[in-house]
Amino acid sequence: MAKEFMLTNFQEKVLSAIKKIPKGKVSTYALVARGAGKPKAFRAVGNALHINPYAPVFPCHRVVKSDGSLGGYAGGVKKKIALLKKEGVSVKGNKVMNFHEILMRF
DNA sequence: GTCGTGACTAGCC
DNA sequence: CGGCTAGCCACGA
Repeated sequence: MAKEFMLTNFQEKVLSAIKKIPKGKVSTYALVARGAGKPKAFRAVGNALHINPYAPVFPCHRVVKSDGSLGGYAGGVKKKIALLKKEGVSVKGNKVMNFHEILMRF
């Protein structure tokens, strides 16, 4: 059921990994890719979330770049920052401050 | 089956 | 610290 969302196996894995990220914490594309079984597919991970219109369904705003940058967001990076701050994440400009402190490793 | 694109990463200057 | 290049994967046309 719910065939409205034709996601591939890879997407499913990526989304599933992101959903495991607790509130107030963040993860990186590389980590998610690793959890998906393709540690070098961080590129595809970004694609997966980008094409994925389920922004509020998946905490994609908790996924940032490896260097602590927010990266991007299907609804607008601005929104991503607002959401992170709301969850208790310190964000400055387009980067996470205590990135390593709230970074969640799988 | 082939080409181009993208919410990336790591290395180098 | 900042900017550029090359390499990587999956998806759509």
